[in-house]
Amino acid sequence: MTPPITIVYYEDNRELREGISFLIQATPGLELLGAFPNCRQVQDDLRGLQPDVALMDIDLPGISGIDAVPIVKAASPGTQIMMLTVFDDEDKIFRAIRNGASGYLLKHTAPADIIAAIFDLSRGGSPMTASIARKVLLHFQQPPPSPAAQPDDYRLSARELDIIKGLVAGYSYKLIADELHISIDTVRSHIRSVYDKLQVNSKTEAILKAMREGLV
Amino acid sequence: MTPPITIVYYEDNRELREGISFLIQATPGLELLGAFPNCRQVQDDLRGLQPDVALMDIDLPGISGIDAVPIVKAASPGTQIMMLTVFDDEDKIFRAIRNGASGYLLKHTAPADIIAAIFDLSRGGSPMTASIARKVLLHFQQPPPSPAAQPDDYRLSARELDIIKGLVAGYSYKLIADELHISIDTVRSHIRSVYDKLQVNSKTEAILKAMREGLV
DNA sequence: GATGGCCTCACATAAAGATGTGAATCTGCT
DNA sequence: AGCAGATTCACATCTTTATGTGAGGCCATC
Repeated sequence: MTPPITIVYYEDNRELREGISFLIQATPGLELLGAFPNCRQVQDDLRGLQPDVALMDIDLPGISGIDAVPIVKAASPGTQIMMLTVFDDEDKIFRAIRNGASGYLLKHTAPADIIAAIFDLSRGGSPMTASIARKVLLHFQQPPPSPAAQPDDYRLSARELDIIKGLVAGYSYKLIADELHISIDTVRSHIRSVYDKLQVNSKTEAILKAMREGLV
Repeated sequence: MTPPITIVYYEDNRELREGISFLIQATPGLELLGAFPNCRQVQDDLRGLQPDVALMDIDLPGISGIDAVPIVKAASPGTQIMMLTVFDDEDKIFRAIRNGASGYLLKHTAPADIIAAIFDLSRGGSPMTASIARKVLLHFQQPPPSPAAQPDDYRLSARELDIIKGLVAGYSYKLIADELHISIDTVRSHIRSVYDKLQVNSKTEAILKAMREGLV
């Protein structure tokens, strides 16, 4: 017999709270340790109960569910947190995630799926409603769009890339020359070409440009 | 009547391919335009078919599903891509996401959930298996831990910060002096202090360190 | 009221970088 | 064969940085 997954639940809407509570209690393998309408006692609750899972509504009166997340994590580090919300507000999602929430469901999720999500969560997964997952993924695709829409190709040669890498690494001309087994005058010469191509005229500008444009 | 969601499917395992294909064809509202065992023709396929959804196995012979993602996106920008895989290999997941995949399911997902995921996907969601979503979330939680564990406080004074900002902006000593209405010797003096505190001994190192440590 | 950090400035020298000019070798492409 | 670009090197000159040394005024803490 595996021990049941212990749960605490924060939700201000009484109807919803009682509905989900009943659902949890009716599910074998889940054990509801407490269901609360607000987060006023959240620190004490968690410290005492040490549940496996905390279900948190986002928009709670007083301390919001988001602000409660770090408190929960501090009071009971082993607890996995799942946020429940009606709105898929981007800002709130990311604040909750950064604070340490692991799951994220919209409240319109079917009861059976909520239960499945609780099991997923305690198994180390991060159940997410698809629309929320999309927002998360978009933030990953944001950095790389640069290669997609890359207007700037400075057509640096292989050797010129070696040199700019050296600069970005913080090396002096002399060090770069040693590293590449060429003379310092050759390094100068390449650097001249790099400056031409990057349209800059100092080491600093070249380094900054190379870093910002991801040339290295 | 809404038009059906059109689908192409790449999967080298014949049994699985035929199973899922049958499932899709049996589902009202879904239309399978093609199921292929490899990506050899992916560009032509997509250009011609312009499906709403592409299901891609990750480990395909020849061109991998990951490498196919950008090709799909280029040939048919409107197509939403869902990756299917047996392994939740972190590296592959992120490569696929960065390439532009929108959904990510493990193959052990129940058939009914795969179908549901296709609908989610075409509605603009990003269905993800919970274990994969967790890996994605962890990457979001990674950045913030740094401010928590911030061992380095270089205790730069206000003026020293002005100077390092100038350096990071790419200014020469002279420009910084003009900007701050102080003499170039004063700038030198401050820079000396900055170098001491940052434990560096060149403008380049100082700039790199300041950028990497987020001092600016 | 003394000590220490911060901000300011000056003068001096040595090292590093920027720029001009010129040139030889090698490669790939026309 | 010839041209373009990449790579290599040299010499010269000027500017920018790095570093040493010293110093006066301000402000806060002890």
